Amino acid sequence: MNPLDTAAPHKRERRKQDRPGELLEAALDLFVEKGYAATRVEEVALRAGVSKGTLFLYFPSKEDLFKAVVRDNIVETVAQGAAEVAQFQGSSAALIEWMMLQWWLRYGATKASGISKLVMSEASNFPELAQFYRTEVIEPGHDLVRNALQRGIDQGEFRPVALELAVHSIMAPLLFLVMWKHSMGPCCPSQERIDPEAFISQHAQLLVRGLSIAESP
Amino acid sequence: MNPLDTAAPHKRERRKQDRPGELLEAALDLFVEKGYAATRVEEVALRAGVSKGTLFLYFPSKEDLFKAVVRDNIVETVAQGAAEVAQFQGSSAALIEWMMLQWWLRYGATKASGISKLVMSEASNFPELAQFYRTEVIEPGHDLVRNALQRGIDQGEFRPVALELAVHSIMAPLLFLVMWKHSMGPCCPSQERIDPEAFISQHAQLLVRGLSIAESP
Amino acid sequence: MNPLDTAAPHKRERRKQDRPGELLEAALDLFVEKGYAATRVEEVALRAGVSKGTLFLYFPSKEDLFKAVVRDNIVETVAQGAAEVAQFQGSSAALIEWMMLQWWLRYGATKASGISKLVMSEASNFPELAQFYRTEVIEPGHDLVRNALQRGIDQGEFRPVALELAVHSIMAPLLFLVMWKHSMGPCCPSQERIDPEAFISQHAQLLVRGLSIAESP
Amino acid sequence: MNPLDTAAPHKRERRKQDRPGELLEAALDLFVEKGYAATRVEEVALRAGVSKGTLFLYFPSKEDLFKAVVRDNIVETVAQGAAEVAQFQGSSAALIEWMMLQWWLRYGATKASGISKLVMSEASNFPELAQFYRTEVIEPGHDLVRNALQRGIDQGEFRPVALELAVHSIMAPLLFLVMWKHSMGPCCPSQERIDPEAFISQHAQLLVRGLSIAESP
DNA sequence: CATGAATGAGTGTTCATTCAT
DNA sequence: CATGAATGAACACTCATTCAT
Repeated sequence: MNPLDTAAPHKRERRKQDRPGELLEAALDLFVEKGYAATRVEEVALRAGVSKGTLFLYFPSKEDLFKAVVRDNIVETVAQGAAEVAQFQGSSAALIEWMMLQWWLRYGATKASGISKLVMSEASNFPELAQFYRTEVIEPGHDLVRNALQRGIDQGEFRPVALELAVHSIMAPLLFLVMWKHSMGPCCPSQERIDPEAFISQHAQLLVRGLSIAESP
Repeated sequence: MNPLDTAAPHKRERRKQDRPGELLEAALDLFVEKGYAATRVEEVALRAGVSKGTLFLYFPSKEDLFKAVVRDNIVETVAQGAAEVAQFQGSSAALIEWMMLQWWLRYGATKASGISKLVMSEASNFPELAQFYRTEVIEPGHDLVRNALQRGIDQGEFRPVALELAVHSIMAPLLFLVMWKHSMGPCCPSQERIDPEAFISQHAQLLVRGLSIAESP
Repeated sequence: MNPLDTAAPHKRERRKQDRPGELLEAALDLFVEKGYAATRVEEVALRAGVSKGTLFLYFPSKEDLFKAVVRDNIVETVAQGAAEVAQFQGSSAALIEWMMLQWWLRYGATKASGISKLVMSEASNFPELAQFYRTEVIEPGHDLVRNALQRGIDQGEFRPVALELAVHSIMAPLLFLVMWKHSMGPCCPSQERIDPEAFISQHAQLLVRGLSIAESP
Repeated sequence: MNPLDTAAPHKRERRKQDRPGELLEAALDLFVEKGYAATRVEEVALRAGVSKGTLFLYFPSKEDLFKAVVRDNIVETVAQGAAEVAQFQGSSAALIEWMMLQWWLRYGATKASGISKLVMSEASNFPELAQFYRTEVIEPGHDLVRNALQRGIDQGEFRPVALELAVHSIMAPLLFLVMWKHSMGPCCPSQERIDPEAFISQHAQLLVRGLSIAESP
């Protein structure tokens, strides 16, 4: 009946332990691609190579699946990032640019970034989730950025700007990129597509220049 | 039967002719707040003070209603903006800041900006609409910004940066603000809310400083 | 598309006001016949001559439909009965027999008595309903019977037996008849069927004789 | 089969042979409490301490389990009862009261009486079972009672009433008690609970008095 | 034109049943 | 034999859409 799978070894080889992961991956893809409501649970199950009923063995409801997708992709990248930032040796200007690029490479460019689009799109339908996302993802990220800016100011590298706003000057383009990538991006003629790394690089340089005390190009 | 709304001034004023407009307005609110799928047409009709059946008299389907909402709110602010920009007298730095602020005040801060959130959220389910939105809204807006930047370069005010990327440095924070306002914003504790105008102002100054050839504030 | 109805006059003739009643009647039949779980809402709707969706226009859920069926059939027969009992002129012995027979004729023999079977069968799945049934149906009924017995005792007709238990001696056979009618009854070969009225009559006479002070056959 | 119920001392004792019995016992409890449909086979298995799959090793389907539960609990108490009745020495009046009380103590008060509730509740969904129950349980029981009544008539103790109806006057309260115990009983405030033995005793005395030829207690 | 009762295709969820291990 | 992961048919419920009035 079912084994039209392309490359399934033995069907029981892939064990219970793998199922949640496979389902979460399939769900992430579909939720990001089509939105929460337009994604049917059966589709998710089928893409994960199981039947509809099996999905409910692992996630008690569609909503729980959704929440799990979000939670699952809230990698501790942030925590890891904090450690690396602490060890960073170069100038604060370089740190800012490095952080932005790393954020993009490690999160923005990955499938997981679809989560951000998803959460922003569905925030009002899942307020708890939005809250969770803010405290678990956004706040820690902001802390990292704020510290980097503070470092620059403390070291006499940056002017004492309004810190909280400057944080947004750094994060906004990144989140915008993610939104764009998962929404308008695919509709864009290839020549008009934004080159994320180039954009981040130039944006970082503009900001850093704008933040810097003295001129030295 | 005939809408005895809470605070409608002139009953007879609100009549047939306005129906589509009232429906579109109600639909905009709800689509923006809850997304396309989570919005029920009956809710839209009720908020517009008509019955469900009446809605289908003006819009043959929910999808058509959605498209009409988007098309209807694509104001020609851009066209008007172009004229004003052409007449702008001050420095290009001032122009950039002025443009960003105006964009926010005239669009970002209004309900119409919900369209941007809507289109980004639902782009993958309505690719044609996304396309339409890009050519009708985004491109013209980008043109305006690009011209302003070009003006600054031509006048020796700005360094010759990658123009297309710089456009995004200007637009990204604005679009981010709009997304934020319509998604995470309402979930945010009031003290952590972003002050849009302050943010735009500082961001514009940082960018302009970053773009400028020499230092002389 | 649908009008394969056998004898529907004009389809809109049967108006909204009739729907709840028709649905409740259909639901009573099916719930009694097959039990709560085995009854599909679509079946109920179809038997009432409407579509599945229509049912949910009037009852928000299957459970609510069930509760409505029970409540709807809790006729105020009891209240009415109380009045008639108060006016009863004959002996208490005659009153007891008359009450039992009336209970049967007005309730036990009607379709509504299926409710009793239903409630007893599903009591543990719908505790609130069981409670409701006890206070609204059983208790008032018991009060009536208790009063009749007390009257007999007060008037020197009956011996002073344990009142509460005697009430059950009167009610138990009635409720048993109802249960039987809606469960084993239909499976019974016709010759073995219980004749309710004859049974009630003889049972009442036996009880009354048993209750009476003196002998007078 | 051998009852190592609730607090099984020797683990190894509880083994293969007992499986069906434990399953039947668990199933009886649950079927009686929640009805056939509302009982999940997994629950039954869990309560019996085995896995869902194991249940199907012993009973090919839920329906078969149900039938087995009913058949299994059709104890031959009746056969045994018949013997005791035959040896009964006292008056027929005493015999009637004794039989009712014994029926209650040996069957009505035990878990097995749940079967009666079950069969009555589900009779219309399992007509064959209802039939089976009638011929195997009800008829023999009725025979016993009928014989006792006939004995009383033959011995000049009772008046020649309609025998078949009198049988129901005796059985109805017993079956009612059983239904009540398994349905409304648990919902009843404790003070309103029926005391079965007191009720049976008084009911038997009322009936016997009603049946008796002369008065002389 | 406007209504709102009616529809029915579509979706989330449950649960008896199977079967590879 | 026992397990429990997997299945899929079945059902409650929703909601865009229609249409008689």
